[in-house]
Amino acid sequence: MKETSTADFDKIDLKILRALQSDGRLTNADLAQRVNVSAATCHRRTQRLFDEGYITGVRAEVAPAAVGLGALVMVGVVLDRSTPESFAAFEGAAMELKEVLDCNLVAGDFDYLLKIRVRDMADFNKLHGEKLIALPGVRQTRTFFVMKEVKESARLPF
Amino acid sequence: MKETSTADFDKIDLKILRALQSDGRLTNADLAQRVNVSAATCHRRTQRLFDEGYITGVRAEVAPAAVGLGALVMVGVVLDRSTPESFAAFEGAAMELKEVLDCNLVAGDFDYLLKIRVRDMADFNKLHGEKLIALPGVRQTRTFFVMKEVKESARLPF
DNA sequence: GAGACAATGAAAGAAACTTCCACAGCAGAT
DNA sequence: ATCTGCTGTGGAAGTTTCTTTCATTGTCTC
Repeated sequence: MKETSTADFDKIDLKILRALQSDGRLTNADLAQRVNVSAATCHRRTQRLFDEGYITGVRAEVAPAAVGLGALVMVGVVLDRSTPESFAAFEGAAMELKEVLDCNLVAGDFDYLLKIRVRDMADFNKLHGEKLIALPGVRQTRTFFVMKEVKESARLPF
Repeated sequence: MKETSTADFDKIDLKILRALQSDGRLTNADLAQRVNVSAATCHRRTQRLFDEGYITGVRAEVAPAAVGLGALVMVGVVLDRSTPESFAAFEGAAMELKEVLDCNLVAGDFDYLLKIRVRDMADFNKLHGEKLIALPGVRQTRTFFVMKEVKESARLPF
């Protein structure tokens, strides 16, 4: 199981992955043409990429501001204790918070780094005071308000 | 221009946005059924959401490990000077680095927070030594290796 | 070469897309 | 109250696309 190295994709598979990463709603016919292969083959290839889990999903990206989520905030979290139970409890609770878009266990000055979307600063203050610092085992948080989203969710560079 | 508040969506629009956020490849027919509206209406609504920019794109999510990008790293960056030129130069250069998936200007201990994907630690070391610290105006960087991706790119909570 | 195997493209019935059209609901003016 | 314009709706129909089947091609091994 070589998880960290490229799976056995040929040039066609890679082209399909790249094309669908750019436009997930490409029709099979268009995709086939772009990849220089018949529709039938393209269909089979694409199906395989989905079935075998190389494509984990296709999502429409909704403009955050349009749905009242204009504010992006990063939060570093330090826990009280570094026990497996402590980590598990925090992770479980963080999973439940819908405002938490990403949650990563990291090595460095923090235990976790969270990416959070809310309507505005007032909303974040409320979330911070009522929910974040109340998450299990939280000793300290450090907030980084995002003032400008320079680059956001770029495509995977492969 | 009320950028931070919810645009004028009715319940149907919101349902469409949510459905496509979960599965961007839903056929118009399925979407129409799920939203309880005729195919024609659903098609028109969806088209509008794309045309008016409320859906900024539809992307297939490719399993990072499958394409040799198993390592995720967050990097905090502090610049030498806080001049507009300095920021612009850094942002321009960061945009060019394909390994940099996200780049955000933040308020707090750092000037920028970067999200980076590479094959492994060795790859990151190379990137860090050859490219990151060479970005224009960088005084200091702080690296956070992600040891566990607890939650990744969750859907927008609206 | 011969045989086994995997992958391919053409074809065709089924499904979906996308446009056109007539109609319903609603607001404002008369 | 009625008219009028406007917006949004669903049915229908022609066109496109999907998805399966099948015969064929190319490759590898012996």
